[in-house]
Amino acid sequence: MSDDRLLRIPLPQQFSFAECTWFLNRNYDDCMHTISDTEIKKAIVVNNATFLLRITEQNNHLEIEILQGDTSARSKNAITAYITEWFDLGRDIEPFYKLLRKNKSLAYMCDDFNGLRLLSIPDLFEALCWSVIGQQINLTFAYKLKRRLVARYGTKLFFEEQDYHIFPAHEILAAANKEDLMAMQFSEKKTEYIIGIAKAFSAGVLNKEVIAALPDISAKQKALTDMKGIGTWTANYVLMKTMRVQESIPHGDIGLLQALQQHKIIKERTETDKIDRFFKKYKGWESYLVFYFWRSLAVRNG
DNA sequence: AACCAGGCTGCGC
DNA sequence: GCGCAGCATGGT
Repeated sequence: MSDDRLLRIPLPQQFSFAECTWFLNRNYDDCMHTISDTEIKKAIVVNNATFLLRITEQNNHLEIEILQGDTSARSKNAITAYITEWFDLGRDIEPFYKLLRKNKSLAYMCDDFNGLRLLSIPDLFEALCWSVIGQQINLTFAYKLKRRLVARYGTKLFFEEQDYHIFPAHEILAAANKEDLMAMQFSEKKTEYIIGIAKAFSAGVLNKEVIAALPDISAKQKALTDMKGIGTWTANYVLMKTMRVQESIPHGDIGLLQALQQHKIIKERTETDKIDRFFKKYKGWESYLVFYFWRSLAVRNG
Protein backbone atom coordinates (compact mmCIF):
# COMPACT_ATOMS: atom_id res chain seq x y z
CA MET A 1 0.00 0.00 0.00
CA SER A 2 1.50 3.26 -1.09
CA ASP A 3 2.00 5.82 1.60
CA ASP A 4 -0.13 8.49 0.01
CA ARG A 5 -3.20 6.44 0.87
CA LEU A 6 -2.38 6.57 4.56
CA LEU A 7 -3.46 9.11 7.12
CA ARG A 8 -2.34 9.26 10.71
CA ILE A 9 -4.35 10.96 13.42
CA PRO A 10 -2.67 11.34 16.80
CA LEU A 11 -4.68 9.99 19.72
CA PRO A 12 -5.55 11.91 22.88
CA GLN A 13 -5.13 10.59 26.40
CA GLN A 14 -7.95 8.34 27.64
CA PHE A 15 -8.73 6.80 24.28
CA SER A 16 -9.35 3.13 23.68
CA PHE A 17 -9.83 1.88 20.15
CA ALA A 18 -10.91 -1.49 21.51
CA GLU A 19 -13.65 0.06 23.64
CA CYS A 20 -14.92 2.16 20.74
CA THR A 21 -14.97 -0.69 18.23
CA TRP A 22 -16.60 -2.95 20.76
CA PHE A 23 -19.38 -0.45 21.35
CA LEU A 24 -19.89 0.02 17.61
CA ASN A 25 -20.30 -3.70 17.27
CA ARG A 26 -22.05 -4.63 20.52
CA ASN A 27 -24.37 -7.51 19.84
CA TYR A 28 -26.13 -5.90 16.92
CA ASP A 29 -25.94 -6.07 13.19
CA ASP A 30 -25.25 -2.53 12.00
CA CYS A 31 -24.98 -2.22 8.23
CA MET A 32 -23.08 1.07 8.30
CA HIS A 33 -19.66 -0.37 9.10
CA THR A 34 -17.73 -3.63 9.19
CA ILE A 35 -15.71 -4.54 12.23
CA SER A 36 -13.13 -7.19 12.95
CA ASP A 37 -10.89 -7.53 15.98
CA THR A 38 -8.42 -4.96 14.86
CA GLU A 39 -9.99 -2.83 12.18
CA ILE A 40 -13.08 -0.94 11.09
CA LYS A 41 -14.04 -0.54 7.48
CA LYS A 42 -16.59 2.08 6.52
CA ALA A 43 -17.78 3.95 3.45
CA ILE A 44 -18.31 7.66 3.99
CA VAL A 45 -19.27 10.76 2.02
CA VAL A 46 -17.31 13.96 2.49
CA ASN A 47 -17.13 16.92 0.09
CA ASN A 48 -19.74 15.12 -2.01
CA ALA A 49 -17.31 12.32 -2.75
CA THR A 50 -17.32 8.73 -1.50
CA PHE A 51 -14.44 7.02 0.28
CA LEU A 52 -13.87 3.58 1.67
CA LEU A 53 -11.72 3.66 4.78
CA ARG A 54 -9.88 1.07 6.81
CA ILE A 55 -9.21 2.25 10.35
CA THR A 56 -6.69 0.62 12.66
CA GLU A 57 -4.84 1.65 15.78
CA GLN A 58 -1.08 1.97 15.67
CA ASN A 59 1.26 3.40 18.27
CA ASN A 60 -0.46 6.47 19.65
CA HIS A 61 -2.38 7.18 16.49
CA LEU A 62 -5.22 6.01 14.35
CA GLU A 63 -4.16 4.92 10.92
CA ILE A 64 -6.64 5.55 8.15
CA GLU A 65 -6.12 3.78 4.89
CA ILE A 66 -8.04 5.19 1.95
CA LEU A 67 -9.03 1.98 0.17
CA GLN A 68 -11.16 3.80 -2.37
CA GLY A 69 -11.44 7.47 -3.23
CA ASP A 70 -9.07 10.26 -4.14
CA THR A 71 -6.13 11.22 -1.95
CA SER A 72 -5.97 14.96 -2.45
CA ALA A 73 -4.97 17.09 0.50
CA ARG A 74 -8.48 18.51 0.62
CA SER A 75 -10.00 15.05 0.85
CA LYS A 76 -7.52 13.96 3.50
CA ASN A 77 -8.36 16.98 5.61
CA ALA A 78 -12.06 16.23 5.32
CA ILE A 79 -11.53 12.57 6.23
CA THR A 80 -9.43 13.56 9.23
CA ALA A 81 -12.18 15.91 10.35
CA TYR A 82 -14.77 13.17 9.90
CA ILE A 83 -12.84 10.63 11.96
CA THR A 84 -12.04 13.21 14.63
CA GLU A 85 -15.72 14.00 14.95
CA TRP A 86 -16.85 10.38 14.82
CA PHE A 87 -14.55 9.27 17.65
CA ASP A 88 -14.66 12.58 19.51
CA LEU A 89 -10.86 12.76 19.46
CA GLY A 90 -10.70 16.45 20.28
CA ARG A 91 -12.07 16.12 23.81
CA ASP A 92 -10.28 15.76 27.13
CA ILE A 93 -12.54 13.39 29.07
CA GLU A 94 -10.51 13.36 32.28
CA PRO A 95 -12.88 15.93 33.88
CA PHE A 96 -15.72 13.49 33.21
CA TYR A 97 -13.81 10.69 34.92
CA LYS A 98 -13.15 12.96 37.90
CA LEU A 99 -16.91 13.36 38.30
CA LEU A 100 -17.55 9.64 37.89
CA ARG A 101 -15.01 8.74 40.55
CA LYS A 102 -16.92 10.84 43.07
CA ASN A 103 -19.84 8.42 42.85
CA LYS A 104 -19.17 5.01 44.34
CA SER A 105 -21.60 3.18 42.11
CA LEU A 106 -20.29 4.80 38.91
CA ALA A 107 -16.56 4.92 39.54
CA TYR A 108 -16.06 1.47 38.05
CA MET A 109 -16.86 2.90 34.63
CA CYS A 110 -13.58 4.82 34.58
CA ASP A 111 -11.75 1.50 34.58
CA ASP A 112 -14.14 -0.88 32.85
CA PHE A 113 -14.98 1.47 29.97
CA ASN A 114 -11.75 3.45 30.03
CA GLY A 115 -11.16 5.36 26.81
CA LEU A 116 -14.65 4.88 25.43
CA ARG A 117 -15.65 7.93 23.43
CA LEU A 118 -19.15 9.15 22.65
CA LEU A 119 -19.40 7.80 19.11
CA SER A 120 -21.31 10.11 16.87
CA ILE A 121 -23.54 9.83 13.85
CA PRO A 122 -22.01 12.65 11.82
CA ASP A 123 -24.88 12.81 9.31
CA LEU A 124 -27.99 14.45 10.78
CA PHE A 125 -30.36 12.98 8.21
CA GLU A 126 -29.12 9.49 8.98
CA ALA A 127 -29.36 10.14 12.72
CA LEU A 128 -32.96 11.33 12.44
CA CYS A 129 -34.02 8.41 10.26
CA TRP A 130 -32.34 6.01 12.63
CA SER A 131 -34.14 7.59 15.58
CA VAL A 132 -37.51 7.27 13.89
CA ILE A 133 -36.78 3.66 13.01
CA GLY A 134 -35.78 2.89 16.58
CA GLN A 135 -38.81 4.48 18.20
CA GLN A 136 -40.74 2.03 20.35
CA ILE A 137 -39.40 -1.15 18.74
CA ASN A 138 -36.62 -3.42 19.90
CA LEU A 139 -33.13 -2.76 18.59
CA THR A 140 -32.74 -6.10 16.88
CA PHE A 141 -35.71 -5.35 14.69
CA ALA A 142 -34.66 -1.71 14.29
CA TYR A 143 -31.28 -2.73 12.83
CA LYS A 144 -33.10 -5.04 10.46
CA LEU A 145 -35.31 -2.22 9.25
CA LYS A 146 -32.30 0.05 8.77
CA ARG A 147 -30.55 -2.61 6.75
CA ARG A 148 -33.56 -2.97 4.46
CA LEU A 149 -33.80 0.79 3.98
CA VAL A 150 -30.11 1.14 3.22
CA ALA A 151 -30.07 -1.84 0.86
CA ARG A 152 -33.06 -0.54 -1.08
CA TYR A 153 -32.32 3.20 -1.26
CA GLY A 154 -28.66 3.66 -0.40
CA THR A 155 -25.53 3.39 -2.52
CA LYS A 156 -22.59 1.14 -1.90
CA LEU A 157 -18.93 0.58 -2.58
CA PHE A 158 -17.57 -2.85 -3.39
CA PHE A 159 -14.24 -4.09 -2.06
CA GLU A 160 -12.83 -7.59 -1.73
CA GLU A 161 -16.13 -9.38 -2.22
CA GLN A 162 -18.01 -7.16 0.20
CA ASP A 163 -20.48 -4.29 0.03
CA TYR A 164 -19.96 -1.14 2.08
CA HIS A 165 -23.14 0.83 2.40
CA ILE A 166 -23.77 4.53 2.32
CA PHE A 167 -26.96 5.80 3.91
CA PRO A 168 -29.67 6.88 1.41
CA ALA A 169 -29.59 10.50 0.29
CA HIS A 170 -32.50 12.62 1.44
CA GLU A 171 -33.40 13.36 -2.18
CA ILE A 172 -34.01 9.66 -2.74
CA LEU A 173 -36.15 9.11 0.35
CA ALA A 174 -38.09 12.32 -0.29
CA ALA A 175 -39.28 10.71 -3.50
CA ALA A 176 -39.89 7.24 -2.05
CA ASN A 177 -43.32 5.61 -1.98
CA LYS A 178 -45.04 4.91 1.30
CA GLU A 179 -46.13 1.53 0.04
CA ASP A 180 -42.56 0.45 -0.69
CA LEU A 181 -41.44 1.30 2.82
CA MET A 182 -44.46 -0.38 4.34
CA ALA A 183 -43.70 -3.50 2.34
CA MET A 184 -40.39 -3.56 4.23
CA GLN A 185 -42.42 -3.63 7.49
CA PHE A 186 -42.09 0.02 8.34
CA SER A 187 -45.24 1.16 10.09
CA GLU A 188 -47.30 3.74 8.26
CA LYS A 189 -46.28 6.40 10.79
CA LYS A 190 -42.59 5.66 10.42
CA THR A 191 -42.84 5.94 6.63
CA GLU A 192 -44.64 9.28 6.93
CA TYR A 193 -42.08 10.63 9.37
CA ILE A 194 -39.07 9.52 7.35
CA ILE A 195 -40.40 10.85 4.06
CA GLY A 196 -41.44 14.09 5.78
CA ILE A 197 -37.98 14.58 7.26
CA ALA A 198 -36.40 13.78 3.89
CA LYS A 199 -38.58 16.45 2.27
CA ALA A 200 -37.54 19.02 4.86
CA PHE A 201 -33.88 18.28 4.08
CA SER A 202 -34.53 18.48 0.36
CA ALA A 203 -36.28 21.82 0.83
CA GLY A 204 -33.24 23.05 2.72
CA VAL A 205 -35.18 24.02 5.85
CA LEU A 206 -33.58 21.34 8.01
CA ASN A 207 -29.93 20.34 8.12
CA LYS A 208 -26.94 20.30 10.44
CA GLU A 209 -26.00 23.92 9.75
CA VAL A 210 -29.51 25.16 10.49
CA ILE A 211 -29.54 23.46 13.88
CA ALA A 212 -25.96 24.44 14.68
CA ALA A 213 -26.79 28.10 14.01
CA LEU A 214 -29.50 28.18 16.69
CA PRO A 215 -28.34 29.89 19.87
CA ASP A 216 -29.10 27.36 22.61
CA ILE A 217 -30.31 23.87 23.37
CA SER A 218 -33.96 24.82 23.76
CA ALA A 219 -34.03 26.54 20.37
CA LYS A 220 -32.43 23.48 18.81
CA GLN A 221 -34.91 21.17 20.54
CA LYS A 222 -37.84 23.24 19.33
CA ALA A 223 -36.63 23.35 15.72
CA LEU A 224 -36.37 19.57 15.78
CA THR A 225 -39.61 18.76 17.61
CA ASP A 226 -41.53 21.02 15.21
CA MET A 227 -41.08 18.19 12.71
CA LYS A 228 -43.68 15.43 12.74
CA GLY A 229 -42.19 12.29 14.19
CA ILE A 230 -39.51 14.06 16.21
CA GLY A 231 -40.34 14.20 19.92
CA THR A 232 -38.21 15.04 22.92
CA TRP A 233 -36.40 11.71 22.87
CA THR A 234 -35.38 11.97 19.22
CA ALA A 235 -34.43 15.64 19.47
CA ASN A 236 -32.13 15.00 22.40
CA TYR A 237 -30.77 11.82 20.86
CA VAL A 238 -29.57 13.63 17.74
CA LEU A 239 -28.37 16.64 19.70
CA MET A 240 -26.24 14.19 21.65
CA LYS A 241 -25.12 11.95 18.78
CA THR A 242 -24.83 14.39 15.91
CA MET A 243 -24.71 17.95 17.20
CA ARG A 244 -22.56 17.02 20.21
CA VAL A 245 -24.54 19.15 22.59
CA GLN A 246 -22.95 17.87 25.77
CA GLU A 247 -25.88 18.59 28.08
CA SER A 248 -28.57 16.81 26.09
CA ILE A 249 -30.33 13.88 27.73
CA PRO A 250 -32.73 11.66 25.77
CA HIS A 251 -35.42 11.83 28.43
CA GLY A 252 -37.62 8.77 28.63
CA ASP A 253 -35.07 6.56 26.91
CA ILE A 254 -35.85 3.02 27.96
CA GLY A 255 -32.19 2.01 28.10
CA LEU A 256 -31.28 5.00 30.22
CA LEU A 257 -34.13 4.26 32.64
CA GLN A 258 -33.04 0.64 32.88
CA ALA A 259 -29.48 1.66 33.67
CA LEU A 260 -30.64 4.19 36.26
CA GLN A 261 -32.60 1.42 37.95
CA GLN A 262 -29.72 -1.02 37.79
CA HIS A 263 -27.43 1.53 39.41
CA LYS A 264 -30.12 2.15 42.04
CA ILE A 265 -30.38 5.82 41.20
CA ILE A 266 -34.15 5.44 40.77
CA LYS A 267 -36.64 2.74 41.70
CA GLU A 268 -39.47 3.59 39.35
CA ARG A 269 -39.22 4.90 35.81
CA THR A 270 -41.59 7.70 36.71
CA GLU A 271 -39.18 9.39 39.13
CA THR A 272 -38.26 12.20 36.75
CA ASP A 273 -37.41 14.72 39.49
CA LYS A 274 -34.90 12.35 40.96
CA ILE A 275 -33.35 11.88 37.53
CA ASP A 276 -33.11 15.63 36.97
CA ARG A 277 -31.47 16.12 40.35
CA PHE A 278 -29.02 13.30 39.68
CA PHE A 279 -27.89 14.71 36.35
CA LYS A 280 -27.26 18.14 37.87
CA LYS A 281 -24.07 16.71 39.33
CA TYR A 282 -22.74 16.04 35.83
CA LYS A 283 -23.24 19.40 34.15
CA GLY A 284 -21.60 19.55 30.75
CA TRP A 285 -21.14 15.77 30.70
CA GLU A 286 -24.77 14.66 30.67
CA SER A 287 -24.62 13.12 27.21
CA TYR A 288 -21.37 11.32 28.01
CA LEU A 289 -22.92 9.87 31.12
CA VAL A 290 -25.95 8.67 29.14
CA PHE A 291 -23.60 7.06 26.66
CA TYR A 292 -21.70 5.29 29.43
CA PHE A 293 -25.00 4.11 30.89
CA TRP A 294 -25.88 2.59 27.52
CA ARG A 295 -22.49 0.95 27.50
CA SER A 296 -23.20 -0.51 30.93
CA LEU A 297 -26.26 -2.31 29.57
CA ALA A 298 -24.39 -4.22 26.90
CA VAL A 299 -22.81 -7.41 28.10
CA ARG A 300 -19.70 -8.86 26.59
CA ASN A 301 -19.87 -12.46 25.50
CA GLY A 302 -16.62 -13.92 26.68
C1' DA B 1 -48.45 -16.14 25.07
C1' DA B 2 -48.31 -12.02 27.31
C1' DC B 3 -45.46 -8.29 27.74
C1' DC B 4 -42.04 -5.33 26.05
C1' DA B 5 -39.38 -2.35 22.88
C1' DG B 6 -33.45 3.41 22.30
C1' DG B 7 -41.61 6.95 21.40
C1' DC B 8 -44.90 10.08 19.10
C1' DT B 9 -49.33 12.16 18.22
C1' DG B 10 -53.70 13.83 19.35
C1' DC B 11 -57.11 14.37 22.51
C1' DG B 12 -59.46 15.54 26.92
C1' DC B 13 -59.03 17.89 30.86
C1' DG C 1 -49.43 22.12 30.92
C1' DC C 2 -50.29 16.98 32.11
C1' DG C 3 -52.03 12.33 31.54
C1' DC C 4 -53.33 8.80 28.61
C1' DA C 5 -55.09 5.82 24.79
C1' DG C 6 -53.82 4.22 20.43
C1' DC C 7 -50.55 2.97 17.39
C1' DA C 8 -47.89 -1.15 14.79
C1' DT C 9 -44.96 -4.98 14.67
C1' DG C 10 -41.20 -8.12 15.81
C1' DG C 11 -38.55 -10.16 20.01
C1' DT C 12 -38.22 -12.73 24.13
